[in-house]
Amino acid sequence: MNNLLKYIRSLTSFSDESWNLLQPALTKREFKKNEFLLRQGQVCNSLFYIDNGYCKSYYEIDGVVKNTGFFFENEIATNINSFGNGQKSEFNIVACEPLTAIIFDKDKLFQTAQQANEIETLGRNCIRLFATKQEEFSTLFKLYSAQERLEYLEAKHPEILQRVSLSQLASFLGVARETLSRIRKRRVLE
Amino acid sequence: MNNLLKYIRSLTSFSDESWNLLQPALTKREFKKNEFLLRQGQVCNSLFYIDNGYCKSYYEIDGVVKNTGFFFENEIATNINSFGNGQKSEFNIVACEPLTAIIFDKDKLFQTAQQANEIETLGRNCIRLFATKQEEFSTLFKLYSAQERLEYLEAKHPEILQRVSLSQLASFLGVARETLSRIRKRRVLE
DNA sequence: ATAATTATGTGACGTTTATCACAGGTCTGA
DNA sequence: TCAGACCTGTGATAAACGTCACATAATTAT
Repeated sequence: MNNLLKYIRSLTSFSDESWNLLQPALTKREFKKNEFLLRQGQVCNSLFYIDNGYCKSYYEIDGVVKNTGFFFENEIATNINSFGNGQKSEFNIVACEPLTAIIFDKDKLFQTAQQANEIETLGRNCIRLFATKQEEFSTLFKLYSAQERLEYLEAKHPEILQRVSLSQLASFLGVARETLSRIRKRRVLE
Repeated sequence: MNNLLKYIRSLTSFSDESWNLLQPALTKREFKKNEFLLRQGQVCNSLFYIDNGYCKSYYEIDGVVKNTGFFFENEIATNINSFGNGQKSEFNIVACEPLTAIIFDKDKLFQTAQQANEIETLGRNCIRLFATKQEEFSTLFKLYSAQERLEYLEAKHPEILQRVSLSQLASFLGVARETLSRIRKRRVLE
């Protein structure tokens, strides 16, 4: 829980009282590799703070897996649309390694947020970070070619390259794994 | 202001008292076509509620314009990263038509939000909608080809196709305008 | 009204990428 | 330890896309 408290306090001022109030909304949980945090068709009622390990979000369309996001330590994974609107999730979130998460329960979180403005502010800031990340990766596709997208990740998010396999990354970058393999080779030679 | 109040109440319960408290943070402003709401290099201290008209966000890289988003009536345009972190914006927001916006001033908004939890909740919900939209368009690129992205817009966001020219749209869809012209032609013939 | 600007369509051509096929390497669980 | 699963590399080929060039609307400004 200590990592989470640090994370929260990096986002917003947060009294010990707010922290105590928040506790009932929190559950620590371990996930095995390949275990689901969220399945397609389910409603997402949780925010998953990643304490250790990492997970990915992916769509499965006509049997083909398309990765849309990776979430590492000190990030929050969720389906923001499903969480906010109560709609069924169109994608899965699955642990890529043994994973420790602290789960925020939606209903309890909203209850406590009504009592403590600091918690409401925390929620806003978590969503803001999430939006910022989405915007960043959304922009990547509009501005850059596949090779430039790879270079961007190398410069700005090297942790992704270190921990995610080429095949998994290719799907995230929107290219075939063969193409990514060739891009990487080209770049080594240049 | 009436549209804005309706918009707010579609998001969250909002008392007349909160509405009155919010007023000092709001300014109505008209923009001419091609006038900037936000310029690259500026810090974004505003949320722009679009009352009438529409605007777009775009990067200008090596003299080439790359559109990253379109914002229509009853949406909020902003640079969420700049607004949240105080960093300089890397992109512009410009009116594509004569535009009426209601501007939320950041500092005043945060002051009133500390007094009224409903306003804090409103902020969270505005950002949530923003995040949902970003995620939606981010996913488009990972799941679909250029033609499929066009079909998606036709199905889910026809208003964009009706109001945005082909050249402008091509940039947003991440293809050359010639390619989009040919895709459209193919689709008419099929 | 008309000139200038902007938007669209289209052909030609080269580049990039996807797809299929297969080989070899690495990891993992019984 | 050994078989099965997954991962990476690479060649061949076809499809998709970008770029340049130019013609023709359509829109805008004066």
